[in-house]
Amino acid sequence: METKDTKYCTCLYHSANAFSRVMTKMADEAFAPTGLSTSYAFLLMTVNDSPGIQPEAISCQMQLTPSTVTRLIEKMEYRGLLERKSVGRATQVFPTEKSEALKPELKKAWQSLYRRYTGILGKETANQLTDDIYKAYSVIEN
Amino acid sequence: METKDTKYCTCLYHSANAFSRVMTKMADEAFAPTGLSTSYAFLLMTVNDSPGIQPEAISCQMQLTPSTVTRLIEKMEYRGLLERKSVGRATQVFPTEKSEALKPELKKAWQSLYRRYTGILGKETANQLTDDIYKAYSVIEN
DNA sequence: TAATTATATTTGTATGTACAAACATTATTT
DNA sequence: AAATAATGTTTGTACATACAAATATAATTA
Repeated sequence: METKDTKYCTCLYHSANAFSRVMTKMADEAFAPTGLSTSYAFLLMTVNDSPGIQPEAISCQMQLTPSTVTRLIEKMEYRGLLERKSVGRATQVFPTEKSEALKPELKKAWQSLYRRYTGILGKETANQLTDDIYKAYSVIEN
Repeated sequence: METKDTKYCTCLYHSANAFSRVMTKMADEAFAPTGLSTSYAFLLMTVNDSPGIQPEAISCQMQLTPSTVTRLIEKMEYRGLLERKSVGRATQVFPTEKSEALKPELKKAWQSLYRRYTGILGKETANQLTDDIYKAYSVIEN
């Protein structure tokens, strides 16, 4: 059964949220084989890519607030996938071996996510949309 | 200070989520004068528009799961803005006078939200983006 | 050098959302 | 009519995220 258009479909807030929920679901499915939900997967990829990176920088890259990043890191530390080292007021975050071992799987999952939505929307459309959305995000954020 | 592009900005999942967060923030600001956060404001508008509407239908219009809708209604009932009437296995949701009195303010807030984002993005761009996003949502959802 | 301000991080608490299971009622089949 | 399936709603529980306040350290100014 098709979803019918709602009267809210002309509201950017509404479209944006509905879309983000559906994308999150798709992403979580794509990352499921890694045993991680999407946010954690991205966190791990971020840290794997720059071992020793600080929460502040993670927060920028992932566009999440510092407190959220702390919370994400905590959980990964608990699961033995990340480690924190305190250096003065700063904190450095490192991948564990366990998490390094996950690297290829994470990459595959991310690719499968990409394939999945480009498969549905078309590569052209999907990339254009990604770009448009990100541009709008940047304009509003600044 | 400008937000720098992140390496994740080419990922639709990431763009969609970052954008939805920033739109939610904007919307919450726009609806703040009503004393409600955006979801509750939309719930109220939905019920004000069709008194006696059932959670199932609300769930369709708002594109939220039934359980989420129940949770939202509960809170509004608690705050004296909605009432539930059980009719067999169904439930009918009604606005209270208090919530009817809010109607004009809700409308104004919604308009101010629209003005705000079209003011930033341009009317043309904003409407186009809304449409594109909603289309993508529909295609994926079905 | 002491006092103040700035920066990085974490904690307390709250919110919006969802899934899966439970419950209740109505509809359909046998 | 009894058994089964379908539908609508609510509950238990969990998750991602954020804000504001607290903490800790570093940098700047007096």
